[in-house]
Amino acid sequence: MSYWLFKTEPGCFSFDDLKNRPAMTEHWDGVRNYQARNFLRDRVQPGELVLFYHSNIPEPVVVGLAEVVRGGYPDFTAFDPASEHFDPKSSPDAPTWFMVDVRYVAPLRQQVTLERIRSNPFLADMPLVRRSRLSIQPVTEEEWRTILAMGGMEN
DNA sequence: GCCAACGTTGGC
DNA sequence: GCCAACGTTGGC
Repeated sequence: MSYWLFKTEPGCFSFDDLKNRPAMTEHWDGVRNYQARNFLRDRVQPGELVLFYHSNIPEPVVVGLAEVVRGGYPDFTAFDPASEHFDPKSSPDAPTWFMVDVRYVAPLRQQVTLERIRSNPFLADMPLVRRSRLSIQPVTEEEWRTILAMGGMEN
């Protein structure tokens, strides 16, 4: 079992948007970075938990928890010329891009800002802190526990 | 809005 | 296969 952190710009898709979906599930589509693709295709498994992170806003923040409900499968938005994520090099026979499905779980009792994450020495090795742009990031068990505790979610 | 970091593209 | 140019991400 791994833990994950998924980034999203809330103006594009937010944690509340996930909550407000009828089934509280969402295709995590549109990832067009090979390192992130490899995680989605090979590593992200149903039942694994995700830190839902809002990026590219004045105060970037981990807002809540989600759960993977379906592991990697071809990102069909890449096949659709009308999609903004269309990629003519990807085909159903040989898909380049993959996605997973996630489900809303719960908000953190207290949101955890990037500023607080940066100032915690236990979190210094997170890609997030190392200024990685990676949008799908693995989270160690220690980092997971630390952030949940900071978010008022201990036990 | 700036710009550093860094991923991708394409000429050679 | 190198690497300069270019585009994108995302914190600030």
